[in-house]
Amino acid sequence: MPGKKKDNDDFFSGVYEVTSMIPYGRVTSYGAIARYLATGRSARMVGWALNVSHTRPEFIPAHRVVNRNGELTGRLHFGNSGTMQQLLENEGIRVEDNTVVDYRDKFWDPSKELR
DNA sequence: ATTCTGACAGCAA
DNA sequence: TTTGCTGCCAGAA
Repeated sequence: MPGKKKDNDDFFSGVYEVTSMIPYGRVTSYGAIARYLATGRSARMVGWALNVSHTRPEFIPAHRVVNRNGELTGRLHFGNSGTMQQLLENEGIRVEDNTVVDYRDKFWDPSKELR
């Protein structure tokens, strides 16, 4: 019987795919990705997927994914220091108080932009 | 097997 | 407007 336990990996792959498609200097939210994957409100799963994204061989710009508030809630998972903020600022995104400045302007909606 | 937590978000009061 | 609870799915204890 083909495929069974790895069925949900499709969701993970989708998260990685969308995350990798986030343009340079742009950010998106967990909910936006969840919505694009038609997973509804399972935004927490997106975070879980990104949590294990570091186990993936490919580079996942998870630093471009923040919560709906534009806050870098996952910064602690990047390392001990402000690695996430460093990466974002390196792309021209200004971060202030763990929050993306002009988040609304930098926001990239996969459901809308990526279509 | 049951319970709690987690890179969130929506809705009720 | 802010605060708090609930829903979502999966994994660890």
